[in-house]
Amino acid sequence: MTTPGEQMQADVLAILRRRNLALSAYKVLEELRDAHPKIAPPAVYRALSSLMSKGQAHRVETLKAYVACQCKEHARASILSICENCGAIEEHLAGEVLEAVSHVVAETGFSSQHHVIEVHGICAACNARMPAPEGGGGRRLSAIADPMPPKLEAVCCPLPTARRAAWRH
Amino acid sequence: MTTPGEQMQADVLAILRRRNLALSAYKVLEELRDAHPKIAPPAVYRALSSLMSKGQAHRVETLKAYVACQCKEHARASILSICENCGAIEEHLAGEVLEAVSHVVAETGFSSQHHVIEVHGICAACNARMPAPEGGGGRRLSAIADPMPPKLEAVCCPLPTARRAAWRH
DNA sequence: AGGGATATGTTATATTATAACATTACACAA
DNA sequence: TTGTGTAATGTTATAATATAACATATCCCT
Ligand SMILES: [Zn+2]
Ligand SMILES: [Zn+2]
Ligand SMILES: [Zn+2]
Ligand SMILES: [Zn+2]
Repeated sequence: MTTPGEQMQADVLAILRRRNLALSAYKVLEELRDAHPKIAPPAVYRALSSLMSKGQAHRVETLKAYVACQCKEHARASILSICENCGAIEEHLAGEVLEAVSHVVAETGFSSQHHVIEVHGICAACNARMPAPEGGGGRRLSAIADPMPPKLEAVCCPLPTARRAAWRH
Repeated sequence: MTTPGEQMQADVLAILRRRNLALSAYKVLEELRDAHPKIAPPAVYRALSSLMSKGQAHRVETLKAYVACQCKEHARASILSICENCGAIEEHLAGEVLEAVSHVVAETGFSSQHHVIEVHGICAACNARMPAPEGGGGRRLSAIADPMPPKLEAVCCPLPTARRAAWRH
């Protein structure tokens, strides 16, 4: 027997698993309308929350979006890589990196409970599809002209709409 | 001579620097009303955006909030530690951790551009103030009874209001 | 001064998330 | 079986976060 809530979680998880992209809660909600015509935001957030507490889904903090867990069994925290070009998300075992991070913050007496590690860049498929322009570190967002090229970290998240890759809603 | 925009950025930075907490954009906006009575959200977000692109402020992704940079000179990415008890933020040089993370994701051909590393836990001051109950890894949120104790990662961010520390708005 | 680019101001709205309360389902005792 | 308390789910409304779109001002260069 499955409670309605379990059904909802299963449906949400199925939707997340159909892609390796992260979906916003409201995108999930849209897709849920097929199976649950009268669904409202709290139901989605509750399902996501349950899935996350079971380690079956993760929130991608830098995208305000959610993704299915890709690990066989999600033991502790993992590293999420986010392709700036196609939006693909990959989950990597954090392993020793976790200890390294904890060690750094422990130098000021901080005790770690929960790690969030996300990396933006270019995925293997996109790297293969179009060669890096030069300089080696992966390519820029696209062929869009760059009148005043972004510097440092500004490359990433708060990117003006016009030069934002299409997969960002 | 300072343009109005530069003044705004300076004011925002001053506000962020008054605390070692992260402030939401709208909290910043409130405090800006003293100096800029007619300010609107876009001005705040523009100022924050400029500050961030110069590395003088950072967004704390897991808190949807902003904090002044604490580094002498913010070279690349850093590790932010967030105290679950008092909300204090500390910035740590990522150093070799950055390479470690890049190395992990590089195993699938991913090339890194921008790292986000945040750690939730308990800061030195809070650890000192009240002894860990047992188990060693830093203490729980407070003396609130725990009818069905949270497990795994669920300890952190999506914490129900009632048992959320006061510094979370 | 004119004209184009950039920065700033203003209004409105989009997007994300949760509070608050109503209702239902279920366990267990009376 | 019928009440009674508890937890899960549904529903409504609203809070909190962020950006679009366009108007106006400022600056730089000729
Ligand atoms: Zn996982
Ligand atoms: Zn890609
Ligand atoms: Zn910094
Ligand atoms: Zn603390």
